[in-house]
Amino acid sequence: MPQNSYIEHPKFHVAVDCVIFGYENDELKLLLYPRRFTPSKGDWSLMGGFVQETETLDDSSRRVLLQTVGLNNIYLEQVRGFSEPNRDPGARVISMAFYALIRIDEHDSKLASLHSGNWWPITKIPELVFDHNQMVHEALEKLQQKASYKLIGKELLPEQFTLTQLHNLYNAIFQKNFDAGNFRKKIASLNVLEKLALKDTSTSKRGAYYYRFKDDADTFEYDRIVKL
Amino acid sequence: MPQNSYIEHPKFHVAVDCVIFGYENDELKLLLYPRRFTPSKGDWSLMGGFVQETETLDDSSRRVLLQTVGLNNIYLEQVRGFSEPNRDPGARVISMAFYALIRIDEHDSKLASLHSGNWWPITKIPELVFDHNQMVHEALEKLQQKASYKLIGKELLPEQFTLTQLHNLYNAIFQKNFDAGNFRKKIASLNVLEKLALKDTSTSKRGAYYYRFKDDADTFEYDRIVKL
DNA sequence: GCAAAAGTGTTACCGGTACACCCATGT
DNA sequence: ACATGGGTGTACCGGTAACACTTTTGC
Repeated sequence: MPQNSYIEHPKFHVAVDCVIFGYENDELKLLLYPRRFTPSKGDWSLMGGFVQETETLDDSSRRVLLQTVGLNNIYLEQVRGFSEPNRDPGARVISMAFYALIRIDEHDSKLASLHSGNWWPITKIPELVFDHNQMVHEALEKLQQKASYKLIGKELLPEQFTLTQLHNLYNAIFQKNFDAGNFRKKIASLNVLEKLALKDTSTSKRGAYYYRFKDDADTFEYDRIVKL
Repeated sequence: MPQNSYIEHPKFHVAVDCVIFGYENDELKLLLYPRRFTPSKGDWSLMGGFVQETETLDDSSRRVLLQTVGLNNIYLEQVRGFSEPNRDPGARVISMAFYALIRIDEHDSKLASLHSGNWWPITKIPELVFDHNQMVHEALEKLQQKASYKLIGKELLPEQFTLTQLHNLYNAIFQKNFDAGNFRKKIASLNVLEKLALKDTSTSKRGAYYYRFKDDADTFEYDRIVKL
């Protein structure tokens, strides 16, 4: 807030950078793009964009996501503001890092490949432009934090999914191997999933029941799902 | 991150606003100031300032704190970026909210009162300017989050303190009443405090042992101190 | 029948909670 | 002696970690 009148203070380019998480083949993945402009043109980077006059930071992030993966109503969370004066050698840009959770199968892959977007397993993220590796690191920490006291998956898994899929998702997020039996008991105790009559027979002969998140799942308060 | 060259994108005033926490008389308090400029001149607000060309957001926050409470090396944490286009009716300002933890007895109270600063109990925060009440709300949530899995107090309590003081601090932060016996056992199990030979006899006849944080206290990984 | 994934049960242990109780000392 | 805050002990309960076990079905 102002120390004195507004006029005499410097102004900055403000940007958003999006750490876009998806889940596919039992792996947590990130959508990355080759940077389209100098400096560092061609190097891998997060998708981002400059904030416009009429936008909030969230708006800006949503616009960027709509333009790059063709989705609306995306789950978004601020990670942190990055503001080293020389973080972007091209110009002084203050950037807010966000993370987004999307369903890979729902995104517009044509749009993504149009910008040469590529999904990278979280375990094999390449060297990124500027401070983007740091952004990814902190985004993952935030995601783990979130997933440890709130059941996530609604935004990453398909509408219907098996408990094994959910279990694998948690394993992927934490790079651990939670005990399958204990995990499913914990989930059951939360009372936020609805068991469906359908079975998924694609991965096992016996078949696994599909579940879905109850409609009021986001209103639930949990204690702790897994230890960090 | 650029979508295309930097030049054609708008620039913004960027500010920081500081939620300054202190602890005094068994109460968690906030340092607030009457706003010095229109709009809303005279109304209570957080202390803040505009980011300068050579500063990071953290730098800026530290400068503001040095100027207002005369302290260096303050514990700081980003809360969130606030960016509603009309949040400040005077001009478009994107602001990063921070929270800071300081020892009330160490701050430069003359400097603070020079700007008419006043310490307000967290339970009695007045109506604040713009979105500052929201900032305070989210800062307190972050502080609670932090305090629930990390032992805080080092930045808020004097160098030496009794377990009762620490207990009261936690009660103040969470507005709860943790069981005294269980609380002190939990603290002991963390193994981050050092018991001193000295006793504080100011509040009880028997006297209470002073403790201090071990030098390597910040390197410890904890599980959970208290439930949220 | 066997392999493989899904799902259930059993048990031992650890940690939190509630609460009773003892301690030290100034008045 | 007693009130007051400081500090310890204990008994119960519930969660959870580890792991054995059963079920179902395709091959």
